Amino acid sequence: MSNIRVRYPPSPTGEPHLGNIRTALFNWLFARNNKGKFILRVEDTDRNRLVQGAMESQLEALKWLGIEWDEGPDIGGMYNPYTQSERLGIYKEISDTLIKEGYAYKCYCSQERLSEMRKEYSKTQSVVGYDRKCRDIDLSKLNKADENSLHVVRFKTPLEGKIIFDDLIRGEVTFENILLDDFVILKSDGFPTYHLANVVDDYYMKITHVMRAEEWLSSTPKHIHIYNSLNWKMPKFAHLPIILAPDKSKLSKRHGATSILEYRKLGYLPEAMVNFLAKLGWSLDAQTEKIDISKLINSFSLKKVSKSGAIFNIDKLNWLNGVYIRELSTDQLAYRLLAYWKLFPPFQLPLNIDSELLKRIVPLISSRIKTLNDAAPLISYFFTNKVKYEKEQILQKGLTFYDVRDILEKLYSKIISIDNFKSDIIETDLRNYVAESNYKTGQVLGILRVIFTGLDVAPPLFESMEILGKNHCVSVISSTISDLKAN
RNA sequence: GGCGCGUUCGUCUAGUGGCCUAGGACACCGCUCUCUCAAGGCGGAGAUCACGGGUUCGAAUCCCGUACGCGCUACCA
Repeated sequence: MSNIRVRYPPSPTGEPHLGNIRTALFNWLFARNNKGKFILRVEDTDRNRLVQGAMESQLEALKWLGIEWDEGPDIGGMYNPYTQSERLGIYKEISDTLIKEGYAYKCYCSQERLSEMRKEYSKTQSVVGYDRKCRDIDLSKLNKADENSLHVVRFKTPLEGKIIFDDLIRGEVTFENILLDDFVILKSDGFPTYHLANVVDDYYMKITHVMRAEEWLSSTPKHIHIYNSLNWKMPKFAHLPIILAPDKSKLSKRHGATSILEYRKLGYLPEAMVNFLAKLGWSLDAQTEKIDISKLINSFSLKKVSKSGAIFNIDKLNWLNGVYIRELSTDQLAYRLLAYWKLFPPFQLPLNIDSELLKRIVPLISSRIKTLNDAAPLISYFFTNKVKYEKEQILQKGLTFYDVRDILEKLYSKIISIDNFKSDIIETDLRNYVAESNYKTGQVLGILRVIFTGLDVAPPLFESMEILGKNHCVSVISSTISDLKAN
């Protein structure tokens, strides 16, 4: 057991975004690879954006993927509590210390003044930060009431010098202090901002590596200033590349599904999802595409994380998911489908599917589906007595309705005489018929495909017939003949 | 606008000075298999390594500049 400790701090402000979950995955893989700890922390300091049930979704997403945490809000740990809104006292205390030591100050400027100031600045200046009006207020000249009137606490950023730090992925990064704002660390409602809270918690929770999305790179010097002013040892930083939409902008709702839970609903396998996400911004070597979780854990390394953003390629996900589906055994796939349908019942199928019947069907579709969601429309014909299709669908190329009737009538007696209704026997008999007739294989089998399945593109015919059973096949043929006669 | 980060086939990537006339995968195209569709097998097309300068006997790989993209610039995270 090493003392490496990393964390994933979701905000309960919405659905678990693909990018965030990828960050969680990398942290988790890093922890497991190093025999360290993976900590879950709730960053609920923005009271305006809280969403009911959001945290449950976040936890569910991690559980679905098999990313389990060692310490967290629900299971506790050595550094309780793991929810920031329950740690307000700690932030207040640190904030007070910072003020007392001269590293921070109370700011009484109104929101209105701030936005007015920004508007003016943006016209004339390149730096659009706070103008530091309250930075040098002499608190001893204020009476107690005035001192405690509505205010925020701002960090007193040094006016000169620079911050240089070593990012584990990007190398040395430099920021000039003068370009940094006197940022807010404690809001007027008493809640900390991310900048304060994440530093304080990471310190107290003994986090050794902060791995987060690239968008945090620019605020890292702020965090470093807080560490320095408190004389705290800093964690190491690693800023991960961002997941992009096909148009290279940040992946958002208008590009389709962004919540990982939507992908569960779309029928993706968790292990395929993990594999895919891991390969988005990280690679093992020149040729490995499919990597299972244990291999992922054993081989994960920050050195192999790429620097540039990666576009989310749904085609590749579909392919990978297909690979994982094909590698499942019949029993496993049947079980997965049943579990999936229980969660998201498909309209094409009855509520209670017989698992033994399903196990006979699964081999016919496993190589034909990319997602679990693809299965239902492909096999609904096994669960209905009368299949629906357009009359023209049975008209195979080069045939008239008269031909179709002729074929079906001959097939009727052929099929009714098959005693052992097994696919290979059915196949032999039907092929014999085709060979004796003037029709083509595709024409004859095409007709049967449509009347049995209602589909132009369907699972294999002979195997389907065997499962449907002789009685069913015979009755469908005879009723089709009647229909043809009636018209 | 300022600051920061990035830039290898359409996409994900391999690549850390000579093995690169740049490898793999998805997607695409062709052939094969074949009862449809997949899956599988075989093959193809596709990147002058963003651009321009250096350094070097030699650069996708090192340095500088430019362009473009993205991020940050909130009492959001």
